[in-house]
Amino acid sequence: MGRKTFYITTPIYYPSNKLHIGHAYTTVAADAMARYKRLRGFDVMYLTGTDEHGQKIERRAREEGMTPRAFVDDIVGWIQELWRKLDISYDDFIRTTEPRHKNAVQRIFQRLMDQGDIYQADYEGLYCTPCESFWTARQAEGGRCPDCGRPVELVREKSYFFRMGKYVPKLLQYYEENPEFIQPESRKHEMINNFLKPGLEDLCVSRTTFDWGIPVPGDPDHVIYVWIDALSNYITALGYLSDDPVQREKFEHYWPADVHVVGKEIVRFHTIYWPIVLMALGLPLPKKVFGHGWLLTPQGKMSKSKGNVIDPNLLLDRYGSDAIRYFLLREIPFGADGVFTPEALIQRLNFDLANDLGNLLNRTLPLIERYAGGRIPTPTRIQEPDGELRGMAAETVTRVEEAMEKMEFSTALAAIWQLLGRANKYIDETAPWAEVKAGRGDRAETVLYHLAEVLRITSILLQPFLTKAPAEIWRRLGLSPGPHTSWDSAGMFGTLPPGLPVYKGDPLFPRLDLEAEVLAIDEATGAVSRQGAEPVSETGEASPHSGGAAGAPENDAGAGCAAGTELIGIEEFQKIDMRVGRIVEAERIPKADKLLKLMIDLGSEVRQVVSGIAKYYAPEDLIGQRVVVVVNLKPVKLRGVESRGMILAASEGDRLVLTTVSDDIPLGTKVK
RNA sequence: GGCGGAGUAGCUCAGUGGUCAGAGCAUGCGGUUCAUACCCGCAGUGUCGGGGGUUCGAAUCCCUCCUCCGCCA
Repeated sequence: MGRKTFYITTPIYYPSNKLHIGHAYTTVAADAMARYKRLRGFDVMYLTGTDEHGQKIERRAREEGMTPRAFVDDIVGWIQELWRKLDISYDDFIRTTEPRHKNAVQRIFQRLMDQGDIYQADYEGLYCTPCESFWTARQAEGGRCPDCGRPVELVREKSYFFRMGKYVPKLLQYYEENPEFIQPESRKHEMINNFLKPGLEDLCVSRTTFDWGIPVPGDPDHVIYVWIDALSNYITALGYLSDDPVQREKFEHYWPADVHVVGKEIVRFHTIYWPIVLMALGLPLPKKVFGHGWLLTPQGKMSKSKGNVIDPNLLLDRYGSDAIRYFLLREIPFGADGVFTPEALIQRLNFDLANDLGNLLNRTLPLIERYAGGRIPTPTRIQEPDGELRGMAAETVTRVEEAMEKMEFSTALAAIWQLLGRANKYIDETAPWAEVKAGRGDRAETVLYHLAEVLRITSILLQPFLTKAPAEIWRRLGLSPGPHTSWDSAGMFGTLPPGLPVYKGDPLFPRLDLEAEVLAIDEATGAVSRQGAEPVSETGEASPHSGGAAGAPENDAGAGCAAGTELIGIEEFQKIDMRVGRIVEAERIPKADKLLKLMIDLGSEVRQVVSGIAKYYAPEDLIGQRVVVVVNLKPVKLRGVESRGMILAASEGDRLVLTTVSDDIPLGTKVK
């Protein structure tokens, strides 16, 4: 009763395909924030869900020979399983196909019509069916959709429009009075300069080009488009306009949202369209919209059409949820783009989780077993550097709290790891084993107590980020969840009761073999990317659907997660231009043990190509080899060396052989 | 083309007027052994994108140019 509320949301994801690591990133970040607020005593509502209508899903379902409903049920099940594996602590999961949502959306639409914010008009425009988007003649230059390049068609029909323009002054005022509304702030300038200042056009909020949606009240030929349908989930999930008073009470209780966490590609929808809809409904606006960055791969964005989307399940099954959550929250400053590479992942896990945290635990517990009878000792002989360690522990709690308020997850984790580093150094400085030899067992016990305390405090602070390790650390320290594991107790050094029996156990985070793990991840995600060919994956492009995290997966009808097994048409294959070439030069690239720089004679030109085959071929053995070269790959730089193409090779396990041509044929000949 | 952001050690980045510009990783050397070949210490390296200006003093403010990125057109 009377607890402060905290309402946090992710975008609702578009289940036309399975999700990728970018969506996981958004959801993990929101989860860390939700967990943090719960630990601080807030009454938290954490909402996520799925945006299930639209043409794309209708079409995907048809392709699969399923009803749209069955199709989305499958994928939503998959998504919920993914969130379970990632330990996402959502309080509610809204699906836009649920009656609670559909009913409320129709009421919202009706109300906006009744008060004249939505009106009906004839509309004539160029329409791209796959993208569900209208374009102006100038945008659709040459009759092609600027997004996907496919032909647009002239459509003339009655549609429903939302009068956006009249709310612009109020919205600008809201921005001004709430400088924290849009985070990071640079996005705010983009919104103001690109959209609000030039004036907003009325927004088309219905479609007739598909049926899989919520019908416009009283006009079933039209379905309500995503702007009203999907965005409203943030209030329909709380029971807005519900018939059930218990549900409606939730809305009064939690609205307005404290923060909508979104990917940067959908900031616009959440900071312009959505607030305007809310203003029209006479509702308070969300306090904050945080547009975080994208998870990129070394050469660019993720995309299914590029064949190398990273399936979070693969990483989860191999390393566990704590590891993946840690990597996502630590590696990338929230708000900035970040790069996913297998090396970065494994190194984070090794350096931070295994070496610093895991090893600290694994040094402390055996020492307690050996020199303190296996029980948390009593600190009786305090001397420096104990005070410094205590001071730093206290300071760390404050720093974590400050960082979390700003949603700076990586900063919070960095602070925790500074404390862990200090503790590792503390063991060396105090050398408890030497104290025991010198007959000062009481000093050794005091040191060990301090170490155990740092571990207790650290484990408490880690709870928003890691969901399994903290409880395991408590178990090994002999602690049960309770007063000694509360957030507030982290600020009180000396809370750990002496006498608890400790348990050493196996290493918490096993050290991983970098080479082996990188190889395994590469194989599972398609190793082409590592040879500098093409972006491994991308987080996607802005989509009309509030599709999320790293972006909307609904472009690209590709297979996605199980890369490489889908069937493609001949026209797709013909996009790849492959030629016969001969390697005329080959040399190693300094500081890159996998890469070779090759010069390849293609008849008409000599190309520089960087290839990740240094482990399999010595440069001198390659000279003169005839190879098949993909020549129309986008150039990329690898270790600063430009690569303009890719050579083909067959690989299995730790073997790799070049693809060559069986007889003499002129250089530059096309391979088909 | 318009608006915005960024360019700092090999890599990722912190640092918005004032001690010799910092951290982590990587590199080299040394130490230690309680521990997951781990941990601890020491050591470097930088024309702080180029040029010009303001100032006693600038990575930090202003102008200009270059490069990259984002949003828009």
